[in-house]
Amino acid sequence: MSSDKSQDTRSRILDAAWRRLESDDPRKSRMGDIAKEAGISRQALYLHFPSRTELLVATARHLDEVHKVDLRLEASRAATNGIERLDAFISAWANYVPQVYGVARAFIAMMPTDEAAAAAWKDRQRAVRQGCKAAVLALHRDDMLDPEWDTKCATDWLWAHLSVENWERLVRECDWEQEHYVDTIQRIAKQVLIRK
Amino acid sequence: MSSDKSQDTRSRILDAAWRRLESDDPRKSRMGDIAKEAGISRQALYLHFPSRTELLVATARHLDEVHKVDLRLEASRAATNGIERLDAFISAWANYVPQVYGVARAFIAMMPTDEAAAAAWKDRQRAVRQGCKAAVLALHRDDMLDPEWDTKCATDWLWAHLSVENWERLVRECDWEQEHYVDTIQRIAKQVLIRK
DNA sequence: TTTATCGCTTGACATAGTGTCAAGTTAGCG
DNA sequence: CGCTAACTTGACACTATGTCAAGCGATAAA
Repeated sequence: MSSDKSQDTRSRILDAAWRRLESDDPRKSRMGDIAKEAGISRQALYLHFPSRTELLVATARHLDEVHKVDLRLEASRAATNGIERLDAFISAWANYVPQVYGVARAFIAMMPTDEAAAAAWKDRQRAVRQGCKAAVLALHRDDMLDPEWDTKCATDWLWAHLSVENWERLVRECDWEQEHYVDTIQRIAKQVLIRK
Repeated sequence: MSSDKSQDTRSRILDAAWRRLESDDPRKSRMGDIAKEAGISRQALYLHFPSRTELLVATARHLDEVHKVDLRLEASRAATNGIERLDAFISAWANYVPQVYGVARAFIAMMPTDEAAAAAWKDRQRAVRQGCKAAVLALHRDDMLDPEWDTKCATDWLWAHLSVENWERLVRECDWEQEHYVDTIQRIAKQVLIRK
C-alpha cells in the first residue's frame, strides 16, 4: 500500500490532476484525461483513488500541503490587533485562492450532483468561515466591530465576500489584477466592519 | 406551431419545469421528471424544446414575463437621485432573486459542461451588470461616488455583490431573512460606494 | 530457480442521462 | 371517411463514471 513505487505514482496522479484542472480547458479533466496526463491507464487511477471525488479531495489536500496553507493562515493569528488580523487573514486567503482555483471550480461543478463532493467542499468552506469568524471576534474584542453588526452576520458577510466565486467574478471575469483584488477587498472589509 | 393546444402544453411544460427546479430536490429536474410533472412523455418535451438548455432558457424568460421584471427594474430608473436609484435597483433585483433561484441554480450547474447554457446565463448576467452600471453612473453624475472608485470597478464590485451565489450563501446557507439580506446589502453598498 | 506478489494493462460491461429516430395512436375537423 | 397535429412507445447512440476479470512483467523471497 505504501511502497515507494505506489507513492510515486500517487504523486504523479495528484500533479497530473492539478495540471489538468488548472489548464486552459478544464473540461478535459475526466478520469481518462488525468490518467493520460499521469502516464498510466484509466483503470490504474481507480487502484489509487476509488472515485473522481476522492481524487479531487486528495488533490486539494495535496495543494494545501504543498502551499503550506496552515502556516499562511497561522500568520494571521499572530497579529497583535483585530484590524491587522483582518488584513492578514484576507491577504493570506485571497492570495491562496488563485492556486486552488482549478480544484475549487471542479468541486463547485460537482456539487449539484455529487453528494460526497458537496460535503467535502462544504467542509473546506467551513475552515475558511472559521478564519473569518476568528477575525471578526478579534475585531469585536478590540471593540472595533461596527455596532451595526452582530458577530454572526459579520462573519457570514465576510465569508461570502471572500468566496471563490467572488474572486472568480472580479479577477477572471472583470479582469482585476490579483493585487487590486486583495487591496480592494481589504479596504471594503475594513470600511464595512470597523466602527467609525 | 402556434395552435391553442400546443401553446397550452408549452405553458404547462414551463410551469412544470419551474416547479421541479424550485422543489425540495432540484436534482429531480431531468427531462423525464419535468415531462412527468407536465403530464406528457419525455419525447413530447423534445417536440417543444430541442434541448434541456433551451427549455431552461425559455423557463427563465417565462419567469421574467410572469414577474414583470422589466417593470420592476424600470422603477429604479425613475428615482430622482443616485442614492435612491441605487437603493431601488438593489431592492428590485435582490427581491427577484428568490423567484429565479431554482432556474439560476440549474444554469450555474450546467455552465461548466454546456457551452450554450453558459452563454445564455452570461447574457442574463450582463443585463444585471447593466443595471449596476446605470446605478453607479447615476451616483457618479451626482458626484456621490467615493473617489476611491472608478466607475468600472465600482460596477464590477456591485455586480459581484448582488450575485445569485452571494444571495444563496447568505439567505440559504447562513439563514438570513430575505428582508435582512436586502437591508444589509443596501446599507453596505451605500457605505462602500458613496463619498463620505 | 522457482514462486508469489505488487503494480499495472487491456478489454468488456453496467449504469445514468441526453438526445435521435421510427412507427403507431388518438382527437378534431373538413 | 380520411387527413393532420399532437402525442405515445420503444429502441438506440453517445458520454462519462465506475466495476470486473484475466493477464503480464519485474522484483523479492523461498
